[in-house]
Amino acid sequence: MVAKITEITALLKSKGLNVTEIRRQLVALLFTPGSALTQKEIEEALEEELGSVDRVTLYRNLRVLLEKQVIHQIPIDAQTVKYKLAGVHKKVDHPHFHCSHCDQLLCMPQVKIAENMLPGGFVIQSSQLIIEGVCDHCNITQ
Amino acid sequence: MVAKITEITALLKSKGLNVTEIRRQLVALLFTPGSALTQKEIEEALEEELGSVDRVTLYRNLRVLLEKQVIHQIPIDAQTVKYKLAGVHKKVDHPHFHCSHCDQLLCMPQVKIAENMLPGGFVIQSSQLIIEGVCDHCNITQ
DNA sequence: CTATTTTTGCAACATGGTTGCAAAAATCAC
DNA sequence: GTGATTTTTGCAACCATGTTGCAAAAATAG
Ligand SMILES: [Mn+2]
Ligand SMILES: [Mn+2]
Ligand SMILES: [Zn+2]
Ligand SMILES: [Zn+2]
Repeated sequence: MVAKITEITALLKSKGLNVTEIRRQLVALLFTPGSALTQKEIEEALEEELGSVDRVTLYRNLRVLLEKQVIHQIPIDAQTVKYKLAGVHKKVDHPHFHCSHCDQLLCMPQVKIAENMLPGGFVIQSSQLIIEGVCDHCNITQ
Repeated sequence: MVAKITEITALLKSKGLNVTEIRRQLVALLFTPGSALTQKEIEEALEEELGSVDRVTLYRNLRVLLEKQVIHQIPIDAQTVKYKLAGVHKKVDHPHFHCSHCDQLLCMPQVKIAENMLPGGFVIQSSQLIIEGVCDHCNITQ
């Protein structure tokens, strides 16, 4: 975990963001591949690290990290939005796989939708695909 | 619009739901193919029809209609959920096309995702795909 | 029409989004 | 480093929406 501090600081600075404790911790939380958290989960995790977190400060930091595209927002279902560190993907929007067993959220840029099945006259601008299922790791262990 | 009353009443009764004014109006609102509304849009539309709508009553009716699967909920993006009359689709979850020009939301059960591109070991349970773009009608008229 | 069941409307409380503002922290210029 | 400047934080406050309980009103069954 210690080694990541440099990486996180570099990431923040590369986006022109000042480095503050909450930003460091927030990004650190999401740094693990597959990690994606709801705002409440973030809040609870930060409480443990920092004692207490002001929800407005968290809210504003989530927004600034979204703007700078350090993180992205993924609507898992109608009542759940998860935040995830934005990887270096070619396309802004790409499919995600959500494991219903371990709650990991993985980027699946390789999964394509069959756009050719769209009726004539329809033009696609972007798309958003969430695949719900069981990940490879959970399939083995469980 | 008049002809629909019988249809709507029948739909509600077929689900074992009593027919009340707000339910009739609510379903009527969503009856047009392609129509999908946010809770606020529903509230505003019902205000016009009924003068005023109690938000708790609307909330509870949305829930009961969801439970009975008369309507379904579609997360368009991280901050928008739309309600749409549940059509008679084979699969519970199927892709939807959202027109960014006219705001119509169309069911696209024929669009498939290339599940074979999932890495080995991953098992799919369900999926949720929103395609954002311009619909055939808007492409011609615009 | 009357009795029973369901639904509505309203008060009340919870949670999350959002803004303004002054204090605190971070960064910049010497 | 010190002090000035800019950014960020913490807090109060307000609003929208989710959620429940409860009595009045409406719908349904007989
Ligand atoms: Mn991703
Ligand atoms: Mn549909
Ligand atoms: Zn898993
Ligand atoms: Zn359109």
